Amino acid sequence: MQLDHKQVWETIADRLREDILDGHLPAGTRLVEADLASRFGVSRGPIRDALADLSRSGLAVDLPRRGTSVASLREDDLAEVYEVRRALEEGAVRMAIARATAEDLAEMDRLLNATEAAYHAGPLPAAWEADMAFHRIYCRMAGNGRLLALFDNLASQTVLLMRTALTEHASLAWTPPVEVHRHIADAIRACDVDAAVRAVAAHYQYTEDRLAGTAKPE
Amino acid sequence: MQLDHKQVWETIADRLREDILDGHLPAGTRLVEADLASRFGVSRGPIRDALADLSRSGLAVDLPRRGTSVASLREDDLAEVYEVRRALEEGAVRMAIARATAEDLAEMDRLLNATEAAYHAGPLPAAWEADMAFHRIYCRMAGNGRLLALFDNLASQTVLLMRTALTEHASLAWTPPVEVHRHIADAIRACDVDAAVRAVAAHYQYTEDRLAGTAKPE
DNA sequence: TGAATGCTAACTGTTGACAATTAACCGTGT
DNA sequence: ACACGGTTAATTGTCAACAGTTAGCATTCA
Repeated sequence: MQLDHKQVWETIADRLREDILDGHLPAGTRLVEADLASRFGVSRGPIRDALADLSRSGLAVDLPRRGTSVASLREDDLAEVYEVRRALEEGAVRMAIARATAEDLAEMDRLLNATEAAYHAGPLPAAWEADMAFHRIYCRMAGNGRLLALFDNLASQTVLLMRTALTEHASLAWTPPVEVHRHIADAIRACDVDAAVRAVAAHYQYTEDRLAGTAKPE
Repeated sequence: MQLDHKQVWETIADRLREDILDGHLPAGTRLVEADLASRFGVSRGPIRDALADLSRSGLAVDLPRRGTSVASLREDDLAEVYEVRRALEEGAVRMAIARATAEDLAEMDRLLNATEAAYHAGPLPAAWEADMAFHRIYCRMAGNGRLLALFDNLASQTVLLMRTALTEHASLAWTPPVEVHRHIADAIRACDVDAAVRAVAAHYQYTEDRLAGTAKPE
């Protein structure tokens, strides 16, 4: 059965990814191959491929002989993800400054405004999406495909983590100060590498502090 | 057939990875599922899983309906890998300084000496292995599993790239100056974050220059 | 002679079935 | 009442076969 022209398992993986990030499949949900096979009207083969892809993306965990479930990540996972993202994005802004075009900068400004508007309007999950789009733009501007792919993986994990954490301790329902994003954008626009790196570091320093603050009174 | 206790596809993936990095399977070699299945005495299922893993690691490319082959990466791929490694390792040294134990530092010194000895003795592929082990130690010291996994991927790709590039233009058969590694180790030992970051940056700046220099007269 | 077209072989994508293992449940004994 | 052993159900790992597609080759026509 051809759901599309792309690979069947790819279509299924996209659907599942969407369901996970939407919160439709909560963390810990078991992903039973046979069930998914009948749900999507295909055999278990493509399902296995899709689940393997999700596991590699960090959105699912695959215990041998015990099946795969939606990843249920904890505070230390979130800390790990943020640490890697900080390192990656500090490099990304450096590269972005060297390679950005005028169209890139315009797109960045658009996404910056969209992010601020989304945080102002709520609800949170939608704001996160805009937030990620802003972070993504300068990773794309870096002109490095591998870096962008890694960012996308980490961004997915971030959204999943935030969502599951939000349902457990509502104290994570905070909105970052709008300045941090604007500082990054300003520095990139000014081609000031040091300031851009500092802005990214400050962003993650703030996030880390906030995370440490909410993790304690759990 | 149980080759080991771990998953069958995992064993096969390890074997193939080894063969690729050893140069036993040169870049561009087609990895035909049926052939590998008969070679390893298993069915095509586990082979598919192993090949998917290699593709995910960047050691193979998988064109839909056209099969998978050993990745044949070019200079721009090497540049991409180095850019991401620089970003990752700049973060890694920062984290490593904050978390290193005495045993870690001793191990780092041991690997530093081993690397210098290996470059002094040649041959190159063996030296690369020692080189990677040195870079790996401070990524491990960073205490971030995700970062370490990403480094391992990039390190594999680096070795594959160097090896294939070496067979094509022998001008890549250069050995980095020993100081760059020692500068990194010294800065980490001194808990000097700025110096460590600068040392990593200098290392990759040198590599990049050397790469640009050899790529031109191709 | 050159290009286009139809055939053929090889390979992957997908499927359904079988084997192996895990986890849960029930019963028994102490 | 609790711990332990055996049995069963559920689920994954593996396999062999079928179907569909791609690439290469020969053939044909201009």
